[in-house]
Order: sequence, then structure tokens, then C-alpha cells
Amino acid sequence: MSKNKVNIYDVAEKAGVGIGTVSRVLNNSDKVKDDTRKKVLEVMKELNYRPNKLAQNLARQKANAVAVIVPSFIDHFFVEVLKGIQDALEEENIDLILHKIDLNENRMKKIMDIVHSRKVDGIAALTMDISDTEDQELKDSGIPVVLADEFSADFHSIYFDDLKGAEMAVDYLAALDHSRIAFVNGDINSLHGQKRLEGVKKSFKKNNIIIDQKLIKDGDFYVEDGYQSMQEIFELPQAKWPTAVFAASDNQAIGVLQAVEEKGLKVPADIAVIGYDNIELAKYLKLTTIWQPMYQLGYLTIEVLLKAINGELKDIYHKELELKLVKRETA
Amino acid sequence: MSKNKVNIYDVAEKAGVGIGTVSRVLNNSDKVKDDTRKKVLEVMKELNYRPNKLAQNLARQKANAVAVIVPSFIDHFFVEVLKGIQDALEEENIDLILHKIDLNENRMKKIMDIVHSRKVDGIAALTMDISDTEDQELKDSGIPVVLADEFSADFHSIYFDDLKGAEMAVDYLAALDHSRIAFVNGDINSLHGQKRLEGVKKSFKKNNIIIDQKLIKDGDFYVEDGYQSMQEIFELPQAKWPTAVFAASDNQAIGVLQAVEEKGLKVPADIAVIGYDNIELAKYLKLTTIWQPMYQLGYLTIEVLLKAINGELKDIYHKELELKLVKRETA
DNA sequence: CTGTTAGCGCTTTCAC
DNA sequence: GTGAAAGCGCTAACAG
Repeated sequence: MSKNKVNIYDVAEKAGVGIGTVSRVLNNSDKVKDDTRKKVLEVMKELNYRPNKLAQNLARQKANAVAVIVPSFIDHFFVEVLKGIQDALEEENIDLILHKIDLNENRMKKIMDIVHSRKVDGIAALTMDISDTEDQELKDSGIPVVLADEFSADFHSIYFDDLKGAEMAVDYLAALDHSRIAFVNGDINSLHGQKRLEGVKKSFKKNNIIIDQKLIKDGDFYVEDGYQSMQEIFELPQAKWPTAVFAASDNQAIGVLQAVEEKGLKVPADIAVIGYDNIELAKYLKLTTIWQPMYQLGYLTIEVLLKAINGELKDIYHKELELKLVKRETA
Repeated sequence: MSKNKVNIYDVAEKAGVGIGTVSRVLNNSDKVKDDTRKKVLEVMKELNYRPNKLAQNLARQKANAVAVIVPSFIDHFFVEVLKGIQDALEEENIDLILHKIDLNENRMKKIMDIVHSRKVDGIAALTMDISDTEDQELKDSGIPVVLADEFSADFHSIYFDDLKGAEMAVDYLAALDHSRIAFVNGDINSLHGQKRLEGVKKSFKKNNIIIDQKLIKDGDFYVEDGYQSMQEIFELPQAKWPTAVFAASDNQAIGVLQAVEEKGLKVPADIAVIGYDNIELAKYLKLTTIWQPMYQLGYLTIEVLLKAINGELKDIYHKELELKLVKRETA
């Protein structure tokens, strides 16, 4: 029977000290005589004592955990970010409570539930655009929040410049002498989708490319959406087909690649393809893409969140992470 | 200033009742007069009161959370499983605390730390083979544990039959008249690797295929390992090349596909490829593979864990999930 | 340096 | 039905 029911009183009694002293050695207080510390430590080991974190947390009014909120669809993008998050958290020995929030449900209510539960000291939200009307309640709660992959004037945020990224992609295609360029966009209702579209248009204008609305598709950021969009493009008269396509995510680029291949066309000879994200797989697919440093995003998000929790941040922290073009073989 | 500092006493006072009553309505106790309940509920809303879960948990001696332990490498396999886990958990409103554990570190110590922290009511461990010598301590702790994708006589476990799966894959290749078959295995030190190798050998024997050790590779379950293994195979004299390869994971199959393609060879005409897992991507790569129902694995794991936590499980639960061959175009 | 005491915010008997 | 009081296991003053 080693059902660990031993608590601080048991240790104190057996060591012949008060519980205050036990608590002190637990918290590495320097004001404990070496002898007593040693004695207490011994008893702890003997009894196989471990502090009850639930009790510690309640007494300290600190949860020693953060919530990470992800959209319901965990895809490659989030996996990369999560890795960064986990690594950053592990170094600090802080628990990661994973919550997923569907786009269609009452997000702010769920978030506020998390806040009020007191089970976390802070929140990292991935790709959650919080509308201005919603955010007041969250702001008022005073809980540290950092937005990853989303900008907000009201919260710490770490983000990429979607416009710039899209522009970069199309510029590259244009430099390769493509003038019939399709854009397979993701969710046009998201800020990401809108900004990327802006970037595409900006580049088109700059490079004197005439916009063909039939070559601009939107859907979502998944593989099937890319596949679907490309299928639709192939329904156009062949003369209208693009010589290059920019997909708003690597996932979609994979779908595009599939569709192109099924058509018996060659990449990049017949149709060049450039993606967005640089997920791990992109390397193996030899996909040219825009690299969003996702791991770094996750890691930095936590670093900032922990600083916020520790009150080390006076102002709202805003940071744009640099995008990079990764040239491989599809464009 | 809405910094939610309101507690059960505030509510009790304002409602003109004792804290016991407030607690009762909080817990939907039936022995509260409708009038008082209504009154208390009103005050709660008015004060925007939410129970402090930290305190609830301490008083109840229950964390309302489970730990999910994953290996440090979160790949597509785990993402699928995680989805199932999350869905199952969400229905029960239980928190998911994600821990990663590296293979090389002191796993049991980390696990026992989690156990003793009291922050979780149970543990779901993915792909963790717990050695017999280690498991005693965990068993003694009495905390509910369920192993996913790993069998153990001592713990609830939900698993696949690796031997059968590998056999199935090679049988299929043999039925396609392949007799020079390479096996690109994963970690040979893992039970999975060993069992799959057994399955391959069993099928070889059954189908009168002579084992060529040069065509049996091992490494790890990642893309690069598959790529690497295939490269090594291509270093053999061309006459020795296989006409088909079975990869122990879809990740590796992707690597194999790459290597084959770079060689200018056609799949499946020159070399057929079959994978293992059926990750989401497999569909788009048209990869023939052995389907391990990963989502179901995650979902069931949580269902079992919650039952164990609620004391609804008398015996150790063991369940083998069925594998299935998914025929697509690479073999 | 160390013991004692009062919380942390809730649940849960135990009386009335 | 409901209030009062005693924990849950720990931290953090407060004395000495």
C-alpha cells in the first residue's frame, strides 16, 4: 500500500519540525539551516513525499499552466507551432492545457470559461482573430493573452505579414516570366485570406499582370480545397489555363500538385507551383514555398506569454516574424 | 474593475444564504428549494460568479483532467490520435494536459512526477512500451492508466497487431506476383519494429519468398529514414533491386517514393510501394497502405480511461483494433 | 532560522 | 432544506 497519501504534516512530524519548515525546503528558501534541510529532505525521500500541486496552486493563486487554444483542425501548420510551444514550456516546467475551439461555436464564451476556471495563468491562442467587440471582456479579465499568427492592437501578438508573403510568392513567379498566374486562396473570410489576396493583387499590378478572376479561387486551407480549386481551373478552356499557381498553403499546394499530375501535366515545365508555410513535407515534395517560421512562432509565443505572466512586459508586445522564400523544384 | 475576485462567500452574503447552499446549487443538488435556487442563480449571474476550479479540485480531490503523454516527435500518426482524444474529452468537459516524453530520458520518473502532482485523474500514454521492471511503481500508484498503441498485460491497452499488419502488406505484394520485396522497417528496437519484421518473415515463408537481408532495412519511422533506406537499396547492383517495397510507416513510404522518383523509376510499374498507417496525406499521394484506425484509437483510449477513472472497469481492458488494407495506386 | 496561524475557495458532514 | 464548521494540502505572514 503505497497509495501516496502522505502530506506535509506527515513529513513535518516525522522530521520533528513544523510544516512551515517543510514548506520552506520545498520552496528552496535559503533561510533553513543545512542540517534541518537535510533532515527534512531525508524524510521526504523516505516517505516518498511529493507536494500536492492542486494545493500548492490554490495557496499560491497560480496554476502553473497555460492554455493553448487551437482551431479544431490541427494540421501540419499547428503541429509545427505546437512543437515550439512545447519546447518553450518544458524548459519552464509549466503545464500545457490544450483546448480546441471550433470556428462556429461561441468562442469568447469558451475562452472566458477557461479564464475563470483559474486553471491557467495565461492563454496562447493560435490563429484566432478576435473581433473588437468581443475582446473587451477578455481584456478586462486581466489574464495574460498572446495571439500567435494573428495581429491585434489590444493583445500581445506575434504574426507574419500575409500581404508581403503573397507578394513575395507572385513576384517570384513573375520573375520567372509567368504572366498567367492562378491564385488558389484559402478562406476569404479570414484576415489571412484577405491579406494574401491583397498581396497577390499588389504584385500583379506591379508586374503588369492582368487579373483574371477565373484564376482566383478560394476555399479553405486544406489539401482537398487546393485539389478542388485546381479542378475548377482545369474546367476552363485550355487556352485559359495558368502557367503557374500560387497556393495559399502547402496543404493546398499538395492538392494542386495532385490535380496537375492527374491531368498528365509536368511541374514545373507545364505548370509551376508555389506553396505557403513550408511544412515539413514540403521538403520531400520539393515544393517551392514561402516559409513561415512556425516553430519559432510557437516558441516565441510562449516566451512572451511567460514574461507577461511574470509581469515583465510593460507594453503590448508586437512582433512580425520574417518570411522567407524557399526555392525548390516546383517553381 | 471586473477582476473576478468574487467567491462563494460574496454570493452567499448577497443572496442571504449560507455558503453551503450556494455550493449545493453549484453542484445541482436536488435538496434546495426552488425559490432559493433561483435567488442564488440570480445573484451568481449578477456578480458574474464562476467557481474557482482550483479550489473545487482540491476539495473534491479530483483534478478533472487527464494527462496525455506523447513521444517527443509529434507526427501525423499522433495528430490523428490526438484528434480522437480531443473529441472524446470534449464531450466530457475534461481538460487535456499534454506532456511529451523523450525516449532517452528517464521516462518513469517523469510519469511518476505527473502522477504525484495530482493535477490529473488518469493517464493516456501513446506508444510507450513500459518495461516490466518499471511498471510496478506506476501500478502501485493506483492511478488509472491506459496505453494506446501498445500492449501490456498490466495496464488497460488498446493496440494493433503489428505482425498481422505486416503480414497483410507482404501477402498483398506477393499476390501481385512480386518476389523481390524490400522491407523498410522503422526502429528495430521497438516492439512495433520487431513485430512487423516477424510479420514480414512469416509472409515471406508462407509465399516462398527467399529473404534477402540486403533488402531489409531499419531506421526510424520518419520520412528521411525511408528515403535513406531506399537510397541504400539503390546502391546494390541493379539486378538486386526489389520490384516492391513495404515501408513500416507512411512517412517512410513518402521517403521511399521520393527516392524512387529521383531514380527516374515509375511507381508501381517499376517498383510498387505499400505503406503503413494511412495518414491523411496517403490519400493524396495515392498510397496503398495498411490502415490503422488512429482516430478511433484515440477516442477509445479516452473512453476507457474515463471509465477507469470512474471505477467502472473491474478488469484490465484489452482491445485489438482491426487493421485494413487500403488499395490505391502505388501497389 | 523556525513554529504557529490564518488563509486560498470550495465540498461535505452534521445538526437543527 | 439549510447554516455552521471542519477539512482538502499547501503558502505566507507573524512572532519569537
